[in-house]
Amino acid sequence: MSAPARREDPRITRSKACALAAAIEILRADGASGLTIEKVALHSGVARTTIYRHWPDRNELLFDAIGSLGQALAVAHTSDVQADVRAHLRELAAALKRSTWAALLPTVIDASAHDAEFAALARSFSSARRSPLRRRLDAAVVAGELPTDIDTDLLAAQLVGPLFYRRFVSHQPVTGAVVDQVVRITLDPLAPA
Amino acid sequence: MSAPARREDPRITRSKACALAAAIEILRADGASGLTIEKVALHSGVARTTIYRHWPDRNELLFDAIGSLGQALAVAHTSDVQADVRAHLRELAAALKRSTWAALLPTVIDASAHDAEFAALARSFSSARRSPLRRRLDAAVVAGELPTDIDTDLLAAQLVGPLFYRRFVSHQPVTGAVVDQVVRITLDPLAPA
Amino acid sequence: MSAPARREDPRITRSKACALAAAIEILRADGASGLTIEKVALHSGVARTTIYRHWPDRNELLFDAIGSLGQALAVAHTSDVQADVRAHLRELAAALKRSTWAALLPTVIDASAHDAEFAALARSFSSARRSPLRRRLDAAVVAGELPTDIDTDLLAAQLVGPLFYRRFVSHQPVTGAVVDQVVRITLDPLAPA
Amino acid sequence: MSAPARREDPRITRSKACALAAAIEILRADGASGLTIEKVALHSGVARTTIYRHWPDRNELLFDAIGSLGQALAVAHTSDVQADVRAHLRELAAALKRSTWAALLPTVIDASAHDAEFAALARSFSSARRSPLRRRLDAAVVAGELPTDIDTDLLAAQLVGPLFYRRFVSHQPVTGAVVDQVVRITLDPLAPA
DNA sequence: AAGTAATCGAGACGGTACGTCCAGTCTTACA
DNA sequence: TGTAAGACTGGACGTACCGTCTCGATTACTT
Repeated sequence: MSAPARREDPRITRSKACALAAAIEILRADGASGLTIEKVALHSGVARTTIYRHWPDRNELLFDAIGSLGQALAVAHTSDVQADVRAHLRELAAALKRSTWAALLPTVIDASAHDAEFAALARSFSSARRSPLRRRLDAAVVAGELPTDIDTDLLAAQLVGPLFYRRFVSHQPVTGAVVDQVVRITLDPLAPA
Repeated sequence: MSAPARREDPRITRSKACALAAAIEILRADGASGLTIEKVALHSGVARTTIYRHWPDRNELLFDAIGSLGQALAVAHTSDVQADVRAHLRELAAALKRSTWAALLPTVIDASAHDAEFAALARSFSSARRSPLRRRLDAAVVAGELPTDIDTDLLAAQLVGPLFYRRFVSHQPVTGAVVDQVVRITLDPLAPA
Repeated sequence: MSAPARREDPRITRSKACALAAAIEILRADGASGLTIEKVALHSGVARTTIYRHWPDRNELLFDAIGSLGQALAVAHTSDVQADVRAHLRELAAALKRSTWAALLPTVIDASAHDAEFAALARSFSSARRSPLRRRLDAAVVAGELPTDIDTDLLAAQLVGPLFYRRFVSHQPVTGAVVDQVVRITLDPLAPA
Repeated sequence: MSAPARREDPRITRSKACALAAAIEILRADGASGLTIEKVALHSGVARTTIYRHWPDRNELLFDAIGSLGQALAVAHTSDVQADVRAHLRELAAALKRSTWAALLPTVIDASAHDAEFAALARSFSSARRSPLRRRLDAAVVAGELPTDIDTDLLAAQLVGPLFYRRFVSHQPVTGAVVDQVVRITLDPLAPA
C-alpha cells in the first residue's frame, strides 16, 4: 500500500531475492523436505549466515518461498455463469496438474496442521484463490441466475472441492469430463426454469 | 500367497508391535515430522537396531504406522439414498474433525507427492474409504433412484470432496448445514421426478 | 620522539580511549580469551567498525590493552642491598598475587610463543620491570657489596624467577618466608666477608 | 590402579587414539589456539561427532592432548649433589629449548588461570617434574651435603625458576653458563665447610 | 559561515568453528 | 540366532564472532 518510509538496502534485496529464487528452485526439484538452508546457500551463492539473518529458521524460508507463489486465477464475467465457471475450473484443473503451486500445496496443508502461521498462509492462499469464483457466483445470484437461498462460499467449495479431492486424495485424473459433470450436476439444477 | 513356512519368532512379533505402538503414539502427539526412530526406540524400549531390522528406514515405519490406522465408515442401505448419504457424510464430517486418521491425512497426502509407495497407500486408503459410498450410489442407480448416465465414482467425490476441501484447504468448519447443502444440491436434482 | 605534526582528531582520541577502557574491563573480568571485538563494541558504545579502524585485529587490541598496564616497581637505594632487594621482592610477591598485570601475564607469555610482536612486548615488559632491580644490583657491585665477576641480569632472574615459578608453574603460595629464603640463600654468601 | 572391570570397546580405543594423535600433531604445528575439533576430525579421519562423544568440548580434548605429554626428567644420584643438579638443569635447559612440552607450557599456564581443571593438571605436571630434583636435594640433606634448615621444595624452585623465567618471561637464552652460575651461587655456599 | 573531508554508527556480507540432533550402518556381547 | 546396547560416519541445524565492506549522518577543520 504505502511506500516504505525508506527503501531497503539493495544488498538485502539482492541476497533475499537470490536465496528465495534458489529455495523455490530446490522446492520444485526436491520437494519441501529437500529444502535445506545448506543447499540454498550453495545454490544461491548467498552465505548461510546471511540466510539466517533474513529468515530465523528453515521453516520461515520455506514459508516465504511458498508464499511467493500463489497467484489467483481470474474468472470471466459473461452472461453465462455455467460457461464462466466451467472455463475457470478447466484452468484450475490445468493448474492442479502442472503448477508449482499445486505441487507444494500438500506441504502447505501438512504444515498447516502443525503450525499456526502456515495455517494462516494456507487460509489466505485458498481464500484469495477462491474469491474470484465466489464473486462470480454472487454476481449470478444478483443477476437471478442462481437462487438466493444458497451459501455461495460453500457452493464454490462444491465446485472446486471434487477437483482437489481427485488430485490429492484419490489420485485420479482431473479431466475435462470431470469438470463437465461437476458443473452440470451442481449448477444445472440451480438455473432458473 | 503361501502361508509362511514357519510361524514368526514371538520376539519379533513383540518388538514390532511395541515399536509400532510407540510410533503411533508419537504420531498422535507430535505429528509426522516429530516421528523419529530415536524417539520410538526410547519410548518403546525396543533398540534402534531392532527397529531398523524390521523397517528399512524412517519412512517405512511412518508408512506402517499410518497404514494401521485406516478404517472405512459403513453406509446404510435403506430405501432412501439421500438419507443414507447424509448420514454417512455426517459421520465423515465428525471423523474429519476428530480422528487420528484425519490428523495424519495431510502427511500422507504430502508424502504421496514425493513417494510412489505412499501414493499407492493413499490411493488404496481413499478408495477403500470411498467404496462403501460408491457402492451405495451404484445400488441407487440400479434401484432407479439415480440416473444411469452418471459417473458414480466422481459423484462420490462431489459429495465428499467439498468436506475435505473445507477441512484441509480452506480451513473452514464442516457443519451439519454444510453436509445438508452438499447433499441437497448434489442429489436432489438427480432424484427421479 | 618528535611531536606529531598535527594534533589527533579528538573523535579518534575519544573512540580509542573508550574502546581501550572497555577492553581492559573485559580482560579483567573474562580473561584474554573472553576479549571479543563484539563485546568491546557493545560495552564501549564504540562501533565495531571504528574499533577495526584503529586496531587491525583482535590481537592488536589485546596487545594494546595489556600494554597499557605494565608498571615497574621502584627499588630503594639504601646502603643495604639485601634489605632493598627483600623489600622489592615483597612488593613483587604482592603484585603477583593481586595485580591485573599478573593476571594477564600468562596470556602474554602464551601469545609470545606464537606471535613475535607479543614476544617483543613481553620482553620489553619484563626488562622494564627487571631493570630497577638490576640497576640496584649494579650499584651494589660498584659499592663493593657484591663481587664483580657476576652477571647481574641473571642474578636478578635468580631472585625473581623462583617467585614467578611458584606463582605460575607450581601454583604454590609466594609468602614472606619464601622471599626471605630466596634472598638469604642467594645474596648472603655474596656479601663481602 | 584396579584393572577396569571390562576392557574398553576396541573401536573406542581406536577412535580416541587417532583423534588424540592428530590433536597433538596439530598442537605441535599450530599451537593451542589452532587446535580445532574440525581440524582434528579432518586430520584423524575420525568423525566430528565421535570426537564430541569422547570429549565434551574443545578444551577437554586440548587438556587430554597436553596431559599425554609430560615426562619427568630423571636426576642422577652420585656423591656430588652439585654435579647431579647441574646435569639435570642442563637437560631441563635443553627440554625448555626444544620439547613440545615446553612449547605448550605457556598455554597450560594461561589456561590454568581461568580453568580449575587445567590448574590441577599444571600443578601435577610441575610437581611430578620437580619431585626427582627435590628428592635428590632431600637425599643431599640426609647425606649432610646440605644444611637441614632449608625448604628443599623452594630450593628446587630457586634452581629451576630462573631457567623458566629466562625462557618464558624475559625471553633470554638459557645457556650452559646460565646453569653454571645458578648452581654455583645457589649451592656452593650451602656446601659444608 | 559554509564547504569539504574525516570519522562515526549501523549493520550487511562471506566465512569458520562451534556444539547438537538424527539418520542409517556397523560391531560386540548377551540371552 | 535374534536382540539390546551403543559406537561409527555423515549431514544439517542454528549460534557466535571474525574481518571486510558499504552506507548515510555527524563532526571537525579549513578557506
